[in-house]
Amino acid sequence: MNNKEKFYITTAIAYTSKLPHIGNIYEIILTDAIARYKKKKGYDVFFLTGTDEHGQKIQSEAEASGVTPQEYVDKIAGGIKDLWDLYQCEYDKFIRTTDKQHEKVVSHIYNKLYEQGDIYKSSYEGPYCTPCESFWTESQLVDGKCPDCGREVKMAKEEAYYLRLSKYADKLLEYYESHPEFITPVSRKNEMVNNFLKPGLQDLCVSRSSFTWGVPLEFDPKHVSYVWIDALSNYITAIGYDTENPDELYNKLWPADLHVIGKDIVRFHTIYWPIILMALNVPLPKKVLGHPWLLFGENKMSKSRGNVLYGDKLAEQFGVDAVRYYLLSEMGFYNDGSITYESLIARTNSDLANIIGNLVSRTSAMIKQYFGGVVPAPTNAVGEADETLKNAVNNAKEAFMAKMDEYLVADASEAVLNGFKACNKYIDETTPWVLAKSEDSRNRLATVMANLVQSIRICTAMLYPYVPSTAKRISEVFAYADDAYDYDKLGFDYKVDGVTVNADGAKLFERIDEKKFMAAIEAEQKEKEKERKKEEKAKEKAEKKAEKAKELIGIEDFAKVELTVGKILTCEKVEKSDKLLKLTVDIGETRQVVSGIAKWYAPEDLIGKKIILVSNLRPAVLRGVESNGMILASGEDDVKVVFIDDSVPVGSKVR
RNA sequence: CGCGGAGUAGAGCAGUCCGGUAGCUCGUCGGGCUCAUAACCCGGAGGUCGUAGGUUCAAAUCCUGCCUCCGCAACCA
Repeated sequence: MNNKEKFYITTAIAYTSKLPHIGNIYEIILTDAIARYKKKKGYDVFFLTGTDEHGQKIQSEAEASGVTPQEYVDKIAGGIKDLWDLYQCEYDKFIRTTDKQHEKVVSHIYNKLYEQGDIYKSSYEGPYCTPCESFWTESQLVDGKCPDCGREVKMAKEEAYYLRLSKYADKLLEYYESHPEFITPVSRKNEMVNNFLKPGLQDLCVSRSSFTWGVPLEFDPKHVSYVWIDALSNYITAIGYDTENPDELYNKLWPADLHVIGKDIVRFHTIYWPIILMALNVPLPKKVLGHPWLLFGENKMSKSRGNVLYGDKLAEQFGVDAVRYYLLSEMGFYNDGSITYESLIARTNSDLANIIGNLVSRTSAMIKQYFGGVVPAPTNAVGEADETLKNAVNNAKEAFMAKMDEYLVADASEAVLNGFKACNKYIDETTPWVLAKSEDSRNRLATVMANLVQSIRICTAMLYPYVPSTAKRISEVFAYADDAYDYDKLGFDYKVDGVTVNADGAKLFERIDEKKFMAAIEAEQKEKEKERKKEEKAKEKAEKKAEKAKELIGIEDFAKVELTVGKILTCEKVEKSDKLLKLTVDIGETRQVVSGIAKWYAPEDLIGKKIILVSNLRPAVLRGVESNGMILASGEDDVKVVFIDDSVPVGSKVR
């Protein structure tokens, strides 16, 4: 029976170190909308999502909260699933990388690649914190120290396995050439080629022995899988791939039709993933869609900025459909989009409440008033406006489909809205309330109502991928049949008459009072701010206490520091840096010093001033410029140099 | 010259690949209507397309220089 064309679509799997914010949810909603569109179009869709649950970070988070890694990821994965469900994402499978089946196949994949010689043993070198037993990358370090415990790190080596990427680089480039649709948008492909393929691929580290929360490698059990082979292969393990004798489901679904991912991991999906598949002799996915990010206002969402929006809270404030609709219609395809309360309210009010909600409400009310609630059949009393309406709806349909087929979900929403607007215009042009006054125009009135119910059905079918539960409520209002939203039934000959409308259920969206809402948010934020400050103060106190207890030093320690008064002779910006100034200071001898204060001081503010210099500091090279000393300054976010009175002679020691 | 992205009405965006009347949403101003959720419909105002050059009959679009903003990278001795 099932000869429908398959469509296999995936999201990136979410990392279970903490709960995702609204930006992460966007990806799932986007994927869900595409999946629903394809289903209505008649595809046999399989939608995969899930969680990435291995890794050192999870191991240490779990230890910190005193639970086993498994308990930890169970909890987070449960929370993620709840969120996806809350946002009505209709996935077919939720894979977790801790699933036994997945782990087994990952292990087989490692074996195969190892046996083929695509994985080889070497060593990994990087900054290492001994007490934490953790490697970090340079960029993770905080002030050059361990981000976890704040202690010194040192360069260390550990044995690790690497995946040979270079071997496949040419083949990959060829694939890009012959499949120009593989990476979308294309600008991302250029990035990949210019940044990674052209300069030459570095082999990828695929194992670690410094932590244990991963899939152990059979051929070397000290090692566990490291990130990408484990995470990426979920797309095939979830549907029954194995290195020998894969499942029927896999044979049917693979290669995937679309991987939906964030632009930050395009590299992994368009370079590493294809290479892993090539090495396994498995066909490559058809398309990778790298979507942009959702910003909050101007900024990237991040906890430290305190501007993170969470999905459950937003759903509570606005409703799931309003948030879904907003994200799907507001986010562009190429550039990062931003979410603000103001624009969310504006869009909900104007599109959902005013244009769509009000249309459903006025139409159902008229049918109740003029036809006792039963949808009339169209009659032969037609008018010019009918054609205009039908054309507009058909145009909307075509535009919608064309955009959706290219996954331009936001652009497609504009077409949908145009359909609904045409309905409102039709009411205005046909003036049903005038027709209702005379028995002579009753046939005309029937046609108008029938056309409206029909057009609303067609437009709602297009709206369905965005807001499935609203579409369902509209189908309850007009008592549409189950197949009313199928995309092969979007013509005006479909039967909608004879049923009884539920005009009382027609209030779909409540308008939101922006002023009231913003006032409430502000009050809430003030409250939060207060709490945060309280916490901070408490923390500071505790820290100070701890410091005092621990860090009292003797006079002999202080004596080690040599402080000398100096006069700044010259000062200029260090090229290609934001923060550095290069100064020469006279402390009896002339010293060149580099200082990270360019943000707060212009060179001319400093020349001729007297300052205190730590003069016996070990020299360092910053941004290629040698620095012999450190200028005393106070403050973290607002730095003030400690200037000293001009009467103090150059070269004086400070104690 | 570290890599990349962006600059188009008051705000948010499309158009740029492939030159040919500058478009959409919100807001704003004026009008219409009363079936409907102070909603709906029509019309107007508002743009040197960051900037300076170049190519062309013709440039938001192609080429070159410059300016500004934003990520990443680097970086507070």
